[in-house]
Amino acid sequence: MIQELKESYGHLFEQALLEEIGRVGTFKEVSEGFQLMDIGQYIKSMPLLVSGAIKILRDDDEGDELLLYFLERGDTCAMTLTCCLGETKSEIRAIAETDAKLIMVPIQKMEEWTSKYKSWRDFVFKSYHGRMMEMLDTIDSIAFMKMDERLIKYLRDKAKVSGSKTIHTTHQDMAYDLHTSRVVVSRLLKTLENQGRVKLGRNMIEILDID
Amino acid sequence: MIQELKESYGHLFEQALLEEIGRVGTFKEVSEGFQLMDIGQYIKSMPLLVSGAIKILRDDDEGDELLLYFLERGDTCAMTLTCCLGETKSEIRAIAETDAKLIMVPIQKMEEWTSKYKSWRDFVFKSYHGRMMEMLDTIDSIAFMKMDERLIKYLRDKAKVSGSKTIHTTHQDMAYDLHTSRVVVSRLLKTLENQGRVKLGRNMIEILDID
DNA sequence: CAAAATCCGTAACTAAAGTTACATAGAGTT
DNA sequence: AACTCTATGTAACTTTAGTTACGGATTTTG
Repeated sequence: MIQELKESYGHLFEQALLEEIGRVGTFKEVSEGFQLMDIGQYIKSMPLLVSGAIKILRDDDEGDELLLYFLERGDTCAMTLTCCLGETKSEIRAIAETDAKLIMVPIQKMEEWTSKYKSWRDFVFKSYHGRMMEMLDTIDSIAFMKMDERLIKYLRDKAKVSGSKTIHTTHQDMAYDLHTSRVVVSRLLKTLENQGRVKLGRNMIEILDID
Repeated sequence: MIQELKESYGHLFEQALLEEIGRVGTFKEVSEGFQLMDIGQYIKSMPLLVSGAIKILRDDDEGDELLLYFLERGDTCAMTLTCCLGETKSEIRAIAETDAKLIMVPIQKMEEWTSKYKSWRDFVFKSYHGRMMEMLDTIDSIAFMKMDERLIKYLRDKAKVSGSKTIHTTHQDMAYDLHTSRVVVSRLLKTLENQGRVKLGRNMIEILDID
């Protein structure tokens, strides 16, 4: 764990903090599709993402869902951060987008480290800021962009976090993330294929040119 | 200023911090419609809202805009908070929704107070959390609700921050906030009027029953 | 292998929202 | 009053997206 910790967070945290994290943190390895957090669930520890990607979803009461953003190496879940103030329930759902490695830190340490380590404070603020920016980006997408553009952005993001031009997923799952219907996704993808911008297969989309 | 400060923030901040704010803060009074912040502008001070309401808007490059949320007494602008880490430009626009009173605190103090006062840290975290929740709420609205419901929510929010059941504005301005067209707003408002839920007049909407 | 399940393609239709166009109504000005 | 703004009402039309329905292809399972 110390090894992974240093690789992803060595440049961010001071030595003493790294050692503390090493002492109180627990290492966690999850496979693609694993649900790390559900809406309404209480948060007891804070995840520091070491490798892989996590997708953060918003659900409403009627089973509708929407992808908010992806977390990558060096990121943490901003929702968790607010738990040091009162016991708050999660407002989001988190699913491993790829196989992922995390270090889980008990939230009791949050308050302590915030006053003790400047690097921790900076990290927390930077995380908040980062997540705010991603939320704004999400708002831009759903407010200002049409579904075809949103789909392209989604493909780009997904390719980025997986580190591959070939995406393995179904049209239905993409429809869930984009909060639209499977038929609409198929329709738009087919248009992209006809334009020579993607190549479609079963459970597979190969990105050719979507810039 | 000390008076207003104590009324709005007395229960939040410890005495020493209140005194510091009193020393370095400047009092600012703005009228309805005043633009406090524009996109791309650098942020030099952090506003603590004492009275009135501020509306926070997101704009895209093509002149489209969207209301994100309102700030009320005791709130601060979360975007400003991130300025202590690197000189970041504003991502949002802020307009006084009503006449408002604010205390402006130079951002240099941010870092200092964050390590010095626990109450300040808590306030900052709570602000971030609050704004995150409002962003989620905004996302819920635009992703999951139809325009008629969004309009009703908008009327409710607007009535709440102004403290009046009668809203003074034009259909066009509402259309800007909701990122739709004037015609659509007029159409939906007329439907609400026919249902006896609002009463319409020139530059005026009286809320009768929108729960 | 046969059956069942999953995934994708596509047409036809519906619903919601955006657009264009024009009429009318009130408020303020000269 | 005549004129000019600005705000609103409404019809007609277009676009985008959501829905229903069904057929065919591929994979999985018994």
